Amino acid sequence: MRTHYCGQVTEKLIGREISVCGWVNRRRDHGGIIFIDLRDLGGILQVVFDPDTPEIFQVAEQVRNEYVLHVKGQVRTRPKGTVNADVPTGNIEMLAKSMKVLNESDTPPFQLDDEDVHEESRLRYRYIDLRRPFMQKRIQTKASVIRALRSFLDNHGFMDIETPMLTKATPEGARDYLVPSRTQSGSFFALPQSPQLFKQLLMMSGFDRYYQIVRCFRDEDLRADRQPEFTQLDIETSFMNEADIMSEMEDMMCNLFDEICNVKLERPFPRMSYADAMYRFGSDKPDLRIPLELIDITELMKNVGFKVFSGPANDEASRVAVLRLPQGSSLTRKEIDDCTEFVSQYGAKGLAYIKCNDISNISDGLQSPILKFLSADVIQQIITQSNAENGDLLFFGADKKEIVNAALGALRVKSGHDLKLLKSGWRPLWIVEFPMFEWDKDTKRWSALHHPFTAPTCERPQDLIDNPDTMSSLAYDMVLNGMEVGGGSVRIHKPDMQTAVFEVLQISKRDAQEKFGFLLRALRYGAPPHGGIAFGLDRLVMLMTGSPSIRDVIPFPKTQNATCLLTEAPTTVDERQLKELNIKIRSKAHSKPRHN
RNA sequence: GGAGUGGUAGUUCAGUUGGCUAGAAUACCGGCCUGUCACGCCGGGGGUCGCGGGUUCGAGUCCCGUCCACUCCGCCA
Repeated sequence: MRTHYCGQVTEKLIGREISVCGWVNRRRDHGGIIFIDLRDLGGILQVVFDPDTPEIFQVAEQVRNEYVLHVKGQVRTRPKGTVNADVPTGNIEMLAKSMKVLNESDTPPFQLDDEDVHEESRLRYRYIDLRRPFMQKRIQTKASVIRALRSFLDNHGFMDIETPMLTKATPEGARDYLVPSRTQSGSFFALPQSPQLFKQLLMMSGFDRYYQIVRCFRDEDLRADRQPEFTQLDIETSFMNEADIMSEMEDMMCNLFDEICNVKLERPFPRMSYADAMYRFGSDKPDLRIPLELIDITELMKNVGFKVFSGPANDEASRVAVLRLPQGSSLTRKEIDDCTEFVSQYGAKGLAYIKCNDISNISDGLQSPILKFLSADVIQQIITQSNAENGDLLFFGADKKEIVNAALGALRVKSGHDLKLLKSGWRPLWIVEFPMFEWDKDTKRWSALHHPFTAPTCERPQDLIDNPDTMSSLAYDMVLNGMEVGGGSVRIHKPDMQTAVFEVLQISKRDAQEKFGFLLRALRYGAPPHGGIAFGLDRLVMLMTGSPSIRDVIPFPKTQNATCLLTEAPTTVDERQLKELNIKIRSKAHSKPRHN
């Protein structure tokens, strides 16, 4: 006899005396019998109380929603003739012999089987939200994912090594979460944005295969897939080139998906250059499940009289592209207007379109406000190049490349979903050949596309300094179903190259020494060639569980304002604490946080 | 910093061009019922319509401000 049961409720239990702890799902009293569904781990067990046993019955009668119970009794099948054949559930039940109410409960703030509860209630009462089976499952899956990843990496010679949480503020990258130092008055630690430099130092220390499942912090604005603190699977290796690393990581991902989702990912994952991805999909994280591509018609538009197209077509920094929506001509005027508004948030000034009713008849078979600006020959070319068929809709983007890519790239994803064109399944790929730098218009400087420790494809530091605009890096991103799940690179392992990168980034020698002196020094002591990658674990689990938001795979997440509704953090602190830290707060900022 | 959506019983929502004594479902409380499984039937309690101002004879509804949540842009090396 088991004294305590917390496993799956199955037929194997029939005839056994068991003891169960759990929450009551709902009271169902019916005359002298009281029915209770115990939401036990792994299943629902219906408990029946025998009215002939008055003392249990009395306790059972007091039971209300969400009481915590401890019940002992015998598992049995329901007596014959009482099971409604139309109802598939509940063919196992437990006859309670004794019952103890472990704790009473207030009426819960929302019903646990309600699917559409406002996020606000869910976050404020997170401990109750987490009781719900679908949330239990997501958290459980996360644990399984971590277990599988650890097991793979342990078996492949990787070592789990910790790195500090209190570390040095970095001048570039995301905003830091700062922690004041008490002993060094006026100085601050930063919480790590990633253990990047420490894992590189570990390579120099001779731990040639490192991993860590580690919390990272970035004080930037939130999104559905972005939290200020998140968990990263951080990996670094020595003596492996980018192909080796990508191959090993593919191996790990295949293993993971096989184990957790019972899915065999196709290997090798396709590789696509950054330039290619932007050109064909307008995005560096294309969702390959969507069978739509941007068609570039920049060349075709160079000599047309229509300035809206010919202008960008003759500008190096611009492009003209078409997005073809199969059977999209059924879109109403309003739906097209909605699309125009949609792309406007990416900076597109308009969204030209052609409805292809009958492509064999250029003069009458097409419908568009821009036809009058284009010659029949050009229109025919557009139809041909975009492979348009009758019933299709063509959307046009003509602007700076960033705008066309962002607008049509996003429209591609939106339309793919709206028109239900998504193919099911998992479509991983690698994006490679990233540019080393991008030009920051605001600061009028080069900035690192990946990070300043990424190795360029050139050998000589001078080549980097001479060609920052065309230099590409040894960086790679793993993209899965339109989401960047991981990114990494081969790192710089020579001090002169690292110094050259700082030079391009216009980080002065003094600043470089002050901020990264420890790295530059370490690189002088025989740093091995090394490289690695980091995966956003929460995002990965979000994908694997089909969760609509990263919050759903983080037990206690922050709101969009980066606060915690449950604990009401952050809060002000005692004057005494501030004094110890030698910190003065301006009175305006010191006001209490507001709550409704 | 910017754009959008939402905020009305515990919860999810409805509430017309301003006429409301603010409804429904569910939850909750009481009663009835010995096989329910979204049990059923009868009855009951429950609202500062996010908050503050304004317009109006009259505001859940219109206007201004503000707070909160969510989505997106910027940002996230």
